[in-house]
Amino acid sequence: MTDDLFQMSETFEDSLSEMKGRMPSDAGLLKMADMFKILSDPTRVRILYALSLSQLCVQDISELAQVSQSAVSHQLRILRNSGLVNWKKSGKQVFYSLDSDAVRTLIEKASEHSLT
Amino acid sequence: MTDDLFQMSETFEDSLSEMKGRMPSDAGLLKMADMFKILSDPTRVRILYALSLSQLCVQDISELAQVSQSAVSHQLRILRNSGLVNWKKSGKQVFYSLDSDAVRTLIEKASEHSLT
DNA sequence: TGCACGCTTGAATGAACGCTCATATGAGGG
DNA sequence: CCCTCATATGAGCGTTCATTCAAGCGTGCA
Repeated sequence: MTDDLFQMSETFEDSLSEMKGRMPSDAGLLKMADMFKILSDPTRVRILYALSLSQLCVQDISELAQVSQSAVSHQLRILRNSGLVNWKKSGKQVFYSLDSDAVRTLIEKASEHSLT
Repeated sequence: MTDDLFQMSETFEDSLSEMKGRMPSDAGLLKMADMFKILSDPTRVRILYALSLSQLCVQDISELAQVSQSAVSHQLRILRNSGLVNWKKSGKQVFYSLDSDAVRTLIEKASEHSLT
């Protein structure tokens, strides 16, 4: 805002600094953005969607998501590190599952919102 | 799945192809991922958050979001193209606002989920 | 013990992205 | 008209990121 308008300038400047105080912290913003970044890749969304249907081993995920097994593994590492999926070894296979119903709900909400 | 286990193989293969049918379309997945991609950048989230507080001109957004005016303008173009914000010219200034309450709700939901 | 299978991991590659800097557009005031 | 202010836009640049390819590792079976 320019400073050539006194009466308005004050009002707006005040509400601006007020808003500044209401802006979320950088840490919070980063966390939020990172959350969304995880969901911003079609492959990862495919994987999560598949896992929302059932617990699956890596090969099955690979087939359902139509991505090479290696690529799936890379993405699964990201999902693992972000805490969105759990995994357990069973012999030679590793079974992945969604970590919580919260994620499932999030995906559903997302599809509701973006698929309309 | 390997083909050395007959009775299980059938069951799993069947549910796999069943799941394949339940996987969302590529177009839908892309749309969903793109939606999230927009929210995956801290600067854009800052901008959207600022706009959730009030309608704002570019300079104010720049100050609230702590980003250069040019960077803000670039990001606003993306937000404009994605239909998340509206804008109207008023003299030399351009005022931006959130397109709908849906976005506002989405941001709130996101922060709820990721800030805990 | 050796080999096949399922999965992971690291390096390399190409694409996408966000920022900056410089320039352009356009409206208003002197 | 010219100059300034508010914003937009384009090129260039460094970074991030997803995929592929090749190699590594652990498990189970012959």
